[in-house]
Amino acid sequence: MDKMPKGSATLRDVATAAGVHPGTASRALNEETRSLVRSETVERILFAAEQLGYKPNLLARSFKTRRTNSVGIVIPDINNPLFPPMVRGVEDRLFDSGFVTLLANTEGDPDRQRKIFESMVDRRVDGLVLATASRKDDDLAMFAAEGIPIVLINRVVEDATFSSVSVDDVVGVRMAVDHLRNLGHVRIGHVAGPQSMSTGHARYHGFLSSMAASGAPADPELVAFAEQFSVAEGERCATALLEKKRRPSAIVAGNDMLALGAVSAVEHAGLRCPEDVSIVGFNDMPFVDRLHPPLTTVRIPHYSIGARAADLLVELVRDQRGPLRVVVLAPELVVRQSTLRVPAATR
Amino acid sequence: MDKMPKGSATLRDVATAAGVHPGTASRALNEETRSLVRSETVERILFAAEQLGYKPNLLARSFKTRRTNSVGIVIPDINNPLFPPMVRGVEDRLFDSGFVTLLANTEGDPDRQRKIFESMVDRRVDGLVLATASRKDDDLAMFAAEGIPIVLINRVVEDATFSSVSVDDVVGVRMAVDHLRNLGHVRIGHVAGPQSMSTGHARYHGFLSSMAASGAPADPELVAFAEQFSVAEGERCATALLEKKRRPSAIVAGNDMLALGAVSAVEHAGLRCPEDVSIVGFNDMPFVDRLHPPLTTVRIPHYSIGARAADLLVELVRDQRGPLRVVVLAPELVVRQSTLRVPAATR
DNA sequence: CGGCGCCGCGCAAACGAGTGCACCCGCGGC
DNA sequence: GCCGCGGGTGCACTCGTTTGCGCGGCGCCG
Repeated sequence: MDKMPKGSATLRDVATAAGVHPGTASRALNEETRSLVRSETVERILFAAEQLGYKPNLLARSFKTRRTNSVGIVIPDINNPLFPPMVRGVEDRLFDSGFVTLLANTEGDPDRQRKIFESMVDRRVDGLVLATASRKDDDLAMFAAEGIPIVLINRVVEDATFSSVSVDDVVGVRMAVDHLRNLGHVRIGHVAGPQSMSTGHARYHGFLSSMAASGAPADPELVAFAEQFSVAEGERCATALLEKKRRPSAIVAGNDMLALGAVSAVEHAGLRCPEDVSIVGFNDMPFVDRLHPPLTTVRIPHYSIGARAADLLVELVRDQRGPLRVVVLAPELVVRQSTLRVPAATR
Repeated sequence: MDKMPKGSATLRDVATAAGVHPGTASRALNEETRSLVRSETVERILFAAEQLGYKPNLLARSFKTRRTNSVGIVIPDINNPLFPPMVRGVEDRLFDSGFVTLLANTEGDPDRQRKIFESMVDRRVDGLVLATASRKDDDLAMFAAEGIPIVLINRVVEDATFSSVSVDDVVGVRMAVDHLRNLGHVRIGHVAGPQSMSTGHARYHGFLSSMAASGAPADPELVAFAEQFSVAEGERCATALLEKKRRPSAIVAGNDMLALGAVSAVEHAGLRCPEDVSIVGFNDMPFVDRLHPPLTTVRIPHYSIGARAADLLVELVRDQRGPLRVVVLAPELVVRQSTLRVPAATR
């Protein structure tokens, strides 16, 4: 009875099989328009569809409806352990909502980012999750112009003109410096992340204000600026700090990558972490608890960030023109073994 | 002069602007058919296209040509540090070839995997890169049936019925056991990965044969089988091994995750790695060099695996019915600090 | 000088689904 | 008994691009 479906059954096929017009079949198969068709015929059509193993051609549908049920997620580099959990969060949620996820890495290259953006809009993604925003990002205007829903994660833009989900960077670093203060540290250094990104910027200023608020203000000598969030840059900056005449007894790093570079730096300087210098990171990337030494750091809810972002995004694509929403999640200090009370002798 | 493009200029628009028929414009714009139209008119059309900022509607094109220039990459879990570099490899190459990458995580759940597969074929991806194959995987038949090009990475299926790129698991473990032998170890245990996967299977048998070939065959007491490649399972299996009356002085783990679990196990047993028991992993995941202790492991070229897979795949989608190709890359032992010569006393 | 071939291009038919509009029929109200 | 109304379907067009086909014109060769 079954006839061999070449390719697969088309809407017209089920229509003729059910003895109705393709238009009617379309309505019957589509949830929202199903009420327009007599329930009896609906059943006949559904049966025929089932029988023929009808699968709607998503390309044709997307072409007609201009909705692809796909969203892009663009990040700097999936190799950065910070991102996999976030990606996972958005992918999980999005898939459950019937969306498919296009992944792209910018590698921090503006040209490549632009090409990625173009590729995404050309493919008519329904929305985007971006983890690559600069504090001022002109390319984002492209999407605004196209009317494509966006939600930023982790980093945000300066003028809150897009929905976003991130964590409170300044309370995060405050927790870090307070922790260090409580351990008796006074000369606290900072290897700051790139100031072109909101994370690097906010954490730097958070460091400054926390220091000022907790006794002795920061020594300008003791902050170095990394060009990027990499361990190489972290090492470079940290060695610079350690070479000062009066080196810091503790360093708060702009993120975990920089922190890793910092511990390398103290080792290469013939010192030990944490005995000689304490280090605290930011992000609590996977596996930093197993590093040597296990890293004290401020934890951010990676997965939740992704998941919340996905939720916001589906909301945005469903009822277009939704309000712009910015959610800020709370960080949490997790103390491990890279920080130590400063010995009474050296105090 | 410019007229405001609502949405964007269509092919018809540039055709009328250039005073030609849409069909002609199509040919002129398309690289391969361009030779069919007089170069003079080509130029006119190109100019008009440029002028109007014409961007072809990829949805319409895909709908017509049945090619989406998209490929799916499905992996167990992007959180496993093994995969980001591979994903990166395929994404890089694919993007350069004009493809976009759909990412999906199966989480090892067959139901979810099936849904992902369906989603992918429904979206008419041009090809797939799969890192989730079981040794016998029936779901893969779905793609074979649909005629969708596939290349397997890392894991392969038993009957080499798909193109794949992987590493030589048995020479990998042989390097591991030879290394251990050279350090004087004789009681060498193995926490084996899941036997349903080619990696777990091949490494286990590689362990057996290498042991036999290098002196004393493996003691069946000293191998435990993990249900999955996780640190929890690694810890469970390793503690089981350590509880034997005559515990092993070294353990080769099915992969780095299991190895991490194993070092936890020796620590929880009140022993030390590597002083009391040496451990060697497999994969050389990112950051295992910074772990405590830095892990001796056999390195596989993650990025290259992804990149080669991508190359194979574009080759497959370009000239359909290409030959099935299986490439096997060479592993490499990297010795760090989780392995140590067994002290003469205990030898 | 006539016919054949080829080049360049227009024409129109797809691809598969969604959707405004019109039509038909049955029923209820006046 | 007639008119109106509305639920249920059919009809045809649309989305934007690709592509087979055919036609007109020009050049070349016989």
